[in-house]
Amino acid sequence: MTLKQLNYALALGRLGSYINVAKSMGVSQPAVTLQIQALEEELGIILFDRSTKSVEPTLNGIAFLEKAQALLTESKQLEDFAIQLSEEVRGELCLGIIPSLSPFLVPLFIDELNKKYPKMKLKIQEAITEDILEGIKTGTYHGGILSTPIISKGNLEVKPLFYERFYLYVSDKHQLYSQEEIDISSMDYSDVWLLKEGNCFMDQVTNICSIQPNQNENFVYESNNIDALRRIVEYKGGITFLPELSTLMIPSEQEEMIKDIKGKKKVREISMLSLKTEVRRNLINAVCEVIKECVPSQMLGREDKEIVKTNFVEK
Amino acid sequence: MTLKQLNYALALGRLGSYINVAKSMGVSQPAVTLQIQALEEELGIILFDRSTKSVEPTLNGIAFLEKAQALLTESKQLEDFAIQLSEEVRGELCLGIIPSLSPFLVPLFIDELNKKYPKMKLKIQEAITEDILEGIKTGTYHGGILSTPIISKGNLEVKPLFYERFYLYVSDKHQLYSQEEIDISSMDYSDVWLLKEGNCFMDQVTNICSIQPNQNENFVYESNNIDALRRIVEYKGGITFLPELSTLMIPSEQEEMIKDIKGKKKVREISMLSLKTEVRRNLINAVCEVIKECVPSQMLGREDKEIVKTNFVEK
DNA sequence: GTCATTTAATAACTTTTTCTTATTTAAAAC
DNA sequence: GTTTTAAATAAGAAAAAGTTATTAAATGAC
Repeated sequence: MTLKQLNYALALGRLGSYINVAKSMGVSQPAVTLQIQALEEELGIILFDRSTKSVEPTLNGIAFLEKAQALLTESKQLEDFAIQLSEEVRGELCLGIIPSLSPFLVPLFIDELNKKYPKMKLKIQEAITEDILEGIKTGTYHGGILSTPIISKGNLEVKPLFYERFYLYVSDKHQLYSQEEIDISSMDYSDVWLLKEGNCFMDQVTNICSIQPNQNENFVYESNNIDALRRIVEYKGGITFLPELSTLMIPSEQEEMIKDIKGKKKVREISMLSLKTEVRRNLINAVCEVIKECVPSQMLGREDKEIVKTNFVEK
Repeated sequence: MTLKQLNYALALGRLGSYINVAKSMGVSQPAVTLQIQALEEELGIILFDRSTKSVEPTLNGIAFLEKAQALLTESKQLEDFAIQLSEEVRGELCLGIIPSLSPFLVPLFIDELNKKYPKMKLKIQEAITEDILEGIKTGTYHGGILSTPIISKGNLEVKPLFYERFYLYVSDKHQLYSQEEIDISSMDYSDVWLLKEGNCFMDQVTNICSIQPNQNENFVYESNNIDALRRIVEYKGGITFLPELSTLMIPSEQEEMIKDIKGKKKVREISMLSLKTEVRRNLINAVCEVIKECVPSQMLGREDKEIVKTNFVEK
């Protein structure tokens, strides 16, 4: 019995066909067939029923695979543990990042991170706050980058990374375009383009001004993509809210369209979340450190800033 | 990382030298060296310190090996589990048997067992009651064959196998040789050869007659070997107690020396013990069944027999 | 029912891995 | 310093795992 054989058998139980297992493992189909045959031969039990087209685990197979899964999970944990012992910044790290941040933050630090820690394999997935928290708890993600503070029951470690201002992006055809700073209370909300509901950036925007989403517009565009809203403002006119990082990548021709919000600087707090028990602490710390290096330094401090609340409460 | 590598590494941690690991695994010394090198290479940590002659695990090595041991134990349990699922009488079974029984019982059934269940690998170890019970609880033995009833706190399954009479073996030079049945109370205890103290057969003998061991003899021979006592009786004279099974193998020339004890047939109860949770139940049942087949049929019933108590109480 | 399609099993062969023997190196014992 | 013992290394042999090509069997369309 080898770990490789168990791995193939588990995959066959999940995927239900030899050919798919072969594809997912990057080997040929007979390789899988032979290994599973060898395993059944050695164990003396039939794990899979091939009488029909779809390969199904037998009753014995189901019972065996359940325990085999536990063994394989433990073997993965042992490898992780060895990486911890080596005290190197090495191994795989899966992070979830909110969509209003990810397209601007990731390009900013990914190259530097890779240069500094070439042995770290970072997997980034865009997801909304709720799914990130769920993922952290189920082990899908080792950590998440999102807007805080949030109310959560979990045993979570929260590390603030930076504070990101809110800006307005105003069409040059709009009446407010001439002003340097815009008083939100004076705004006509029907001109404002917003992100899809449930997006935390959107939630915070409604906290800044008392907008009712999709109130009385005749054209609704539901998206989590801030760049798309910017293009709509450019081509169709109107106003949208932008997070600070997104403004860094705006070409100088459009720079005039970015407007401050009148009053104390409104910011959202961006933090790294992970389980307190997470063993990949060194990897997470490395990512935090590189992000802080790559983000404009004025975003690091929280002086003269008003942190906008999130509406997030874990169900 | 493979289970084989972990196995080699664990053995190296235990045995402290590559050459001993190689011997115990039945491979050459470079095979072990290469596998351990590959493991360290893959994990990225040094597991063993070779600076000195004796190979010692590093601090990382100790931490890693501890978890690796758990993994390997689980993998063994998974293989056991597969054997259970197969419902075949197959796999390894370790039994402890008391020394007053083992040399007469084992030859009786071992051949039949092997014929009937060729896939069973039986490991038998001679040990005293106390060590057998300890071994069953620590997992060294999957079961034990010993004299019951015993008082034990453990969660033990007790299966009576047969009832074995006590006989006397009397030298032809002894005054009692002429009698067919011997009244124990009339015996001179200074003529009696006994087994080592702590042996359960011996304990039961002292329950039958009120002998005080090593009372006033001028020659003491401490042994757990009943055959040795028999030879002493033959060459030097005197009397010894014999369990029934040992009398089956006595040649006809000495048959006359075997004497019944006067009164109701005194027997010891021989049982198979195992943890109630033991997964190798089918193997244990197979052994019980074969033993019952191989033992003379008159030993199976308990009618007209007086079961002699053991003194055993678990500490 | 026949035929086309899909997938698993088998066969023959290749590559990779693991192990072996022989030898070198290094540490401990004398 | 010499001998002894054990680990590391090198090179080749054996075993294991993988490959392609082909066959067999099952499903679905007609």
